[in-house]
Amino acid sequence: MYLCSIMARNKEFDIAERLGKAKDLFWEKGYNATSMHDLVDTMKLNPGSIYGTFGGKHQLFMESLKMYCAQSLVHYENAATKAKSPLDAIKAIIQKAIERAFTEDKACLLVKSSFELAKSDAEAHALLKQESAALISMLEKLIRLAQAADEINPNKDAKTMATFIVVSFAGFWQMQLLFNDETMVRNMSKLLLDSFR
Amino acid sequence: MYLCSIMARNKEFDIAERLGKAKDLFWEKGYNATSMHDLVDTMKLNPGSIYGTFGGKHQLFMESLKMYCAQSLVHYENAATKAKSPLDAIKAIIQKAIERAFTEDKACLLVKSSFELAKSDAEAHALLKQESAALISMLEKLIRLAQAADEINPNKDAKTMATFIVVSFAGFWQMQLLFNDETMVRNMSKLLLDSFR
DNA sequence: TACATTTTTGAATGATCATTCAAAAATGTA
DNA sequence: TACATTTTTGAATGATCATTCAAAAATGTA
Repeated sequence: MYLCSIMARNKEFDIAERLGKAKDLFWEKGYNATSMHDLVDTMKLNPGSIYGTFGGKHQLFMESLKMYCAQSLVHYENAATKAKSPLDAIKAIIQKAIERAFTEDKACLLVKSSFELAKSDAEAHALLKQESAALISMLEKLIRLAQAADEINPNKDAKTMATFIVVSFAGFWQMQLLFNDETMVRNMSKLLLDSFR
Repeated sequence: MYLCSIMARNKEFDIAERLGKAKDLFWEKGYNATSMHDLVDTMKLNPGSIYGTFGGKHQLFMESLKMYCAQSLVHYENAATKAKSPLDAIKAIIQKAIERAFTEDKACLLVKSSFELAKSDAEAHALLKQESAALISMLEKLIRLAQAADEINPNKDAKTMATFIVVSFAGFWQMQLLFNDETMVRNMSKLLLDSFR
């Protein structure tokens, strides 16, 4: 017995490419402020195609958030790869976050969505928690390496420091939104690193 | 010539009290997710009374945010007043922020609204910027006092440290929303203070 | 008490929301 | 080429949105 033995018409568009457009729109406007009409315009897809392919606004958002987080993590991993030591890798990730905040000119979708949805949307909350934990976990590993290399105070808790980096990122993005002062944020990133000594 | 020489009917409700109800609703749900119908229910006022008194949803939100920020500042000032030294005052404010995050169980309206509205609502952006600057300014003064008393490193920039406290608050609220782990946040607040040494 | 004026009431308005659906168009396989 | 099946299309749906408005109720002053 063959499943899908007759295929008929194929989709005319690239699913990942259109999901990318949806992701960018949610990123810019936030979940609630993005309407299906906006998505239809931006994705250049009719409602029927969006529902048939992605299921609906909420499922589309969840996939958008997953794509955003996966790409973010790649950005940070790439920045870390070029570094000469674990501490340099951590510094490179912090620099990358600041660079992103001021060039992309919109706040991290993960942070934005945490404040918008964590309390009201259990499904989104679970994903936000998981993706944040993944970023913290990546940083924690680097911090342990830096501690082993005696670049970071080995008496301080690695997970706490890793979380504090992510905590600072949220604030960096807020400061970018409100004051758009890159020098000030770079100065704060030095304080952040001082707390690891 | 008399303006309002004839007064006729007076308002049946207390404006500040109903504004407080609106503030609590915006605080819980965020601007976009709060509907006028929600406000009518919560404020126990008809649409006509809300429009006649406050002007509309946006103006009502702006007044709600002002009220929230004024009350926040009072909370922090009260916490600081009881302290024995400038550094103790700063510590008390940080403790108060964490205590608020975990007892109120919803993120600071100023932080939430920064991520929701800063990029799309110029009027809200101006107010958010102003209110954040006021909090930073209050902390900066305390830091300068602590530096004069040699409780905080006098070689570090007071404004940067003050801003870094507010930056950390944003992240503390995010962590409360996602992980609800008060111990972790308290540990991070120790790192924050370490960065001032 | 009379009444000019304000407040309250809640239905009405027109726009927009997410979602559904039936018909038309397209196409892989037989 | 024939056609079963899928995709596309975009109008239709019913709910909800912020806001307006006209009529009823209330009241301070004369």
